[in-house]
Amino acid sequence: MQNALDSTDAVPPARRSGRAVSRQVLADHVYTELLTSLMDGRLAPGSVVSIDGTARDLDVSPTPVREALARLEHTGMVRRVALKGYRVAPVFTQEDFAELMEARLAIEPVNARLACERMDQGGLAELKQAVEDLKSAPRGPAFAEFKEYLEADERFHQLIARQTGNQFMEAAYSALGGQIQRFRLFGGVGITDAESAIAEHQAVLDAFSTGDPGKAEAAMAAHIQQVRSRAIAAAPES
Amino acid sequence: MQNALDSTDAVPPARRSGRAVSRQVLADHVYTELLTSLMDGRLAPGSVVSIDGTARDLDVSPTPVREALARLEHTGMVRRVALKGYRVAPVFTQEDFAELMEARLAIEPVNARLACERMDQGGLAELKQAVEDLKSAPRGPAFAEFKEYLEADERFHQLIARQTGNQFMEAAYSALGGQIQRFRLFGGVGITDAESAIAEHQAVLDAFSTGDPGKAEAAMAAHIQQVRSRAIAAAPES
DNA sequence: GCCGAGGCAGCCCTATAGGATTTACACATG
DNA sequence: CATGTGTAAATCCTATAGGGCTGCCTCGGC
Repeated sequence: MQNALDSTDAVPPARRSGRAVSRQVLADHVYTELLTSLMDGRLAPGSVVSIDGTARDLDVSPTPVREALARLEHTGMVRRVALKGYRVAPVFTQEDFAELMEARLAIEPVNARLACERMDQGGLAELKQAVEDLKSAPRGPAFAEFKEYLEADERFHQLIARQTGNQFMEAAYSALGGQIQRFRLFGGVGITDAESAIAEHQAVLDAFSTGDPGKAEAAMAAHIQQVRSRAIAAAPES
Repeated sequence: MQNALDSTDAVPPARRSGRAVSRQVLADHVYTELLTSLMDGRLAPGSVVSIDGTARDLDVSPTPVREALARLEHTGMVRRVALKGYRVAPVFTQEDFAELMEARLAIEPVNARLACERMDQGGLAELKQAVEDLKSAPRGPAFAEFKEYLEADERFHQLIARQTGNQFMEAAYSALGGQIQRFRLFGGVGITDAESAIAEHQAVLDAFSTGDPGKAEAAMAAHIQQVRSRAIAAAPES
């Protein structure tokens, strides 16, 4: 059931008549379309992603869809079974969550330290903006009401990864980032912890402002550990 | 120039007559074929990987090749320019090397600690075997003579990543592993440091044998730092 | 001898067709 | 009523065709 993809009037001008205005290939468009659908929650975990089906929904041929799904598989967002097709990765178990947090604890504090060492004024301003967006974002119960909140949260961590100036650390975080976002959506706990989370992000930002890499590393580690504690405390079932 | 792919009598039986014996799809076969070609050095950095060309060489249609390359792109082994095609990622610069080592120092010692905590007897035996293979592998000047050496080296680190029991840490290392292997091949320094490297691997193994996670972590960190030092010392040009 | 235009081959990209396989459902039988 | 079987639809997988673009080579003109 992923018919919600806006297939009816997104790209139709041109393309039929030979040349699309977009300089990017169709597979890229399909990729981002599928990615946002995954992040939005329109594609629930465990549901199948039919190649022909999405091709029809997006009004393209199966070939670009196949290429986009091949890339998505490598991110862990979808799983493929040979001759059976693709399906969205299953829901997070408690073990998965524990492993994810362990990995975040290994990577993100290091990112914070490196980023703090090399951060420039522009980067700091972007980080500050992300925290401001986090504070001002609406936090209602419906998805549309906390979408911006999640987006700002993700952007904050992603900015730090980018500011490391290390392409491999950034890639390592990106591989996790999608899973983190997926957990934020389907982890069970909503955003009941906004107050604490905002305070922790502010603390990380303050640590960056001091320019002390050690403080930044410690603040990030504390943040992640507290996220873990809260999620475990609010665990819906065993 | 990747005609060295053994296209002439690798898969030809069956397939033309409907059903291949291999239960895996053609794209998987193309993927592993390209991967080994990249690791072997048959595909030099910077060279183009034509979709139609490899399709002809492997005697398949371009569609599976396209799917395999899409996956490969996400590993950083090949780069894609829209409407221009794929080419093998360029050679390592000194900056790339520094970043790679920084990332390894962030990830692999943690892997060693986690693996040491959870390692069982079977895992330890596999690790021991890898070190033995490293010692007994031939170390001649030609590629075929130190292929096994590189393979054992890579296997050692990969085993530790797997023994963490953490799918995300394993994925994070895998993303790096390919680049590490690529560097071993094209980094400029051959395997002139085999004596020291073997001793360090043995030290890591000994640390694992004691069962002390802290020692394992320290031994791994020391190993990577020394690899970095040796590579910098033997840097061919600025 | 030098330079620019035209043609040609190769490539990427997407669409479409067809074979093979799995799955679901209806139906008959013990 | 339960179970096995056969058919049909859906799906995946691969191959082939054609459009559009880029780069190179050749050839004619200056």
